[in-house]
Amino acid sequence: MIKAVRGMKDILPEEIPLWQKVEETARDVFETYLYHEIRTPILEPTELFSRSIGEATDIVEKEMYTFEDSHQQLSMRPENTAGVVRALIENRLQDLRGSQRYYYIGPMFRRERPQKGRFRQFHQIGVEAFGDAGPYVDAEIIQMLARFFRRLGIDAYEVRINSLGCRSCRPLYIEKLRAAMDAASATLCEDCQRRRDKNPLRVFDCKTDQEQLASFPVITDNLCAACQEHFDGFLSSLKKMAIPSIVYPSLVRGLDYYTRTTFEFVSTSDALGSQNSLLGGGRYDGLVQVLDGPVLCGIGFALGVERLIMALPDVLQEAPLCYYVAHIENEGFARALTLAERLRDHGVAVAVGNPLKAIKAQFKEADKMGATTVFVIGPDEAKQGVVTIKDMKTGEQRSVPESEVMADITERA
RNA sequence: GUGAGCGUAGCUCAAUCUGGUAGAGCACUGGACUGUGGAUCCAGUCGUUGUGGGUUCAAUUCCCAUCGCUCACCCCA
Repeated sequence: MIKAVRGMKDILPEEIPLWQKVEETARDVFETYLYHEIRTPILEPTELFSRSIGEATDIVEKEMYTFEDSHQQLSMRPENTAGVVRALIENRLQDLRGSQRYYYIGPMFRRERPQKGRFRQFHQIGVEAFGDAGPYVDAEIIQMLARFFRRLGIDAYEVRINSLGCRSCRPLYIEKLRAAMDAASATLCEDCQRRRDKNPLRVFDCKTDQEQLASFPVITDNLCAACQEHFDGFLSSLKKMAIPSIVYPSLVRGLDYYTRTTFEFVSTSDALGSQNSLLGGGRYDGLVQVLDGPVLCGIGFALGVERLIMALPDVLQEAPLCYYVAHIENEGFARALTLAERLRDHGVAVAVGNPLKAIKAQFKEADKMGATTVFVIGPDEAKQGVVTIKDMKTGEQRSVPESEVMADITERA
């Protein structure tokens, strides 16, 4: 048997309504903040990702699906900020009037070991806003997300925020942090020894070295004046919007391009496993230039649709109306076909019974597919030009002239 | 990439410890009910026990390998 590849899942019809609800809500909410949809290719030159995300990150180092196509290295996108920035530069979107605000919905690919809430093909809904340098837009994005979550009925989450500084203050801070790590070196775990060189900010995630961490310097105490001002503006905007958030000086993003504001929404529901981060994002003021574009700042986030759906509250989905035409003998079958087509002309979803099945089996089938109403057409009905209509919930039956069936069911719907 | 757990019917699982020709519930199909679903009863279909090898008179059971799934670490949405 040929099976789906590891970490890639079918999304079956029964869960599609949830996906559609999430996507619809996102479009709806984001459009009211003047974001517009953009669709970019899944395949991009590998270099787009290595330059933006960072050569030394796990994503670029070992998680991309990459292959060569006529002497060019191509990769399936592991995220979509780089793709949107590329599209912006290539199409000179920054020269258009108005602000450049985009959202996208689509599959991403990372070759990681699958686990709960983590897949090799997963889906992200993301937003990117370009050209707005002030901290107000940072807060507005959080506000928009809060609205989006409210609309979906998700309230078991917390908002974590931080500032990563900029190209002038972050390197100074990292040196300071490394010095502190070196001083404590002897007592640090293996993982932390490795993090020291590769990604020192990650030490704060360590589960074993908590005691030492408490004395390490934190980034929020080491911001330059401009970054501090930006962060203060961000915090005060959130306050004006009455959005509760928690400052996590240890909050780091895994991609190199982030500067200043970073944030994450973490689910506090136990429906998710240990991968409980619903979305992550932040400001990337240098990224457009890194990709040979103009001087243009940006901020955005990406949220994981699979995780979001796991965090969705259970609500009963009402079954859609569905009709079934059961029939007896050839003449009944012929009339059933005609009736079904007439109903479909009016947009009604209707199935016709299998002519090889006895009336009893047709009813069973109607019940199984969840038909709310069954029409019966047999010799008796044919003779009188009527249709027997049975309500499957109450079991009541009535006889209606063939020409009045549509009027009858719309009246009762 | 590392670690742990698990692979038996379409699904959920038993039998594995203590080796002896694989079983239940659900689902499915048909009948009781010849023009009416859901409830009940009866009958029927369903397996290369993930795969390959080893030990044994005999392996679903013990051993080795391999593949797959799941969860966790790393890291991330």
